[in-house]
Amino acid sequence: MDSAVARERALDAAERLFYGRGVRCVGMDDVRGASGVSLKRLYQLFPTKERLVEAYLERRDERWRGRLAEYVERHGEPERRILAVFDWLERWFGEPDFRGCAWINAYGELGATSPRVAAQVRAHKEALRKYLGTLVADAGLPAALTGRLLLLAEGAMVTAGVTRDTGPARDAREAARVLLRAAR
Amino acid sequence: MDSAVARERALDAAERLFYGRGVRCVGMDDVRGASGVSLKRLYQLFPTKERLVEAYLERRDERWRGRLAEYVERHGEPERRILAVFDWLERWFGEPDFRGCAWINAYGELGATSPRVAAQVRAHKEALRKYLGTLVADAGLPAALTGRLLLLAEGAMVTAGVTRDTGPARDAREAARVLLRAAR
DNA sequence: ACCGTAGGAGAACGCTCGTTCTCACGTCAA
DNA sequence: TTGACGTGAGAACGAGCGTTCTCCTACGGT
Repeated sequence: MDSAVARERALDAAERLFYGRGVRCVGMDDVRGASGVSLKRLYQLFPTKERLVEAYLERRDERWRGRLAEYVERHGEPERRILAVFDWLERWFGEPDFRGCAWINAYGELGATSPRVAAQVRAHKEALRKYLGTLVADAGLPAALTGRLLLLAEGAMVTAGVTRDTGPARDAREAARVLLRAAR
Repeated sequence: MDSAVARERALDAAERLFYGRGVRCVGMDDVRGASGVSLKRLYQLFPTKERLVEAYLERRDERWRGRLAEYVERHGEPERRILAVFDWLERWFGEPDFRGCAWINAYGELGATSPRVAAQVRAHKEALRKYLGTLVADAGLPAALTGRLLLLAEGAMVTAGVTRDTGPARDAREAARVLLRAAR
């Protein structure tokens, strides 16, 4: 098996297991079993479990933000694009394997012990904030709106993750709409 | 040492350690060392570590919501009381040992493996929602506001926890003020 | 055909940690 | 005084798991 293929399969399995069950209760042997990549290969590709976790978060970060941006860019009107963020969240929350925000979960699990994971979480959230900031700026709205929209998105992710309900996304969208109107 | 005293000391140490470092990376022996309560006593009071975790979350829930309500009740005017929730959050975020929301953290760490902890988190969040609901109702505001305010509070807790900054509380307060005004 | 190398399966090692056990000590009732 | 009992200190047990090692097989170059 090609090294690149093995890497992808390992990351696929790691993502499914880490996100679905939590990082600490998934062993390297579970990743091996789910990926079909032998332990020897796994440790060649990722020298420690922590590196595998970092690679999992990094790849998921790229994909997650890529999918969000791709969905948002389908909409032309600037304010509509801001609301599209919450539409996308609602779709995400409705996916059968949705289990909350991977980074918030990872922060709860590893933030206190792994500075690298904590830094990745901060970077991910900062990137999301920056992205929202560009949407707000493109709509000609005051920058102060950015942080408030971020709070709505974070709150929706947490609440949907705990309740397993898509409703928080609609609540957040409505709140965002009010904030947009008031800022206009 | 009295049994009740030992229980309180054990819970004090457990709360400090579990909240500060995470549940899984704190061993029962750490709790023993920090509390001065012997392992034998600990296991008499809490038959398993999971029970200790549950007791920690339960006691913290009572105290947390009690302190919030106590602060809010100092304010007479109904809409002012809603905003006081966010003032209280800001104070909390500024405490030196603040490390995010204990229940969100616990959910990220244990939600996937411990149904009882997951249920406690849901119950805590539901209680917070209910409390906000009473504040909204007392202010004669539409019930739909409740969920949106909850999202702001949750988002503020997550963001403040990750960034270790009190700013999200002010952002949330300002957003809440706009939502209140628009709903009036 | 032969050898060196890579890879897979899975055993093994070492550590952590939840939980229980041992043993010695102090206490209190009879 | 004595013996049953509760308690503390800490060893011990057993499971889980990150990581490494062993051994065997397959294959590619000469």
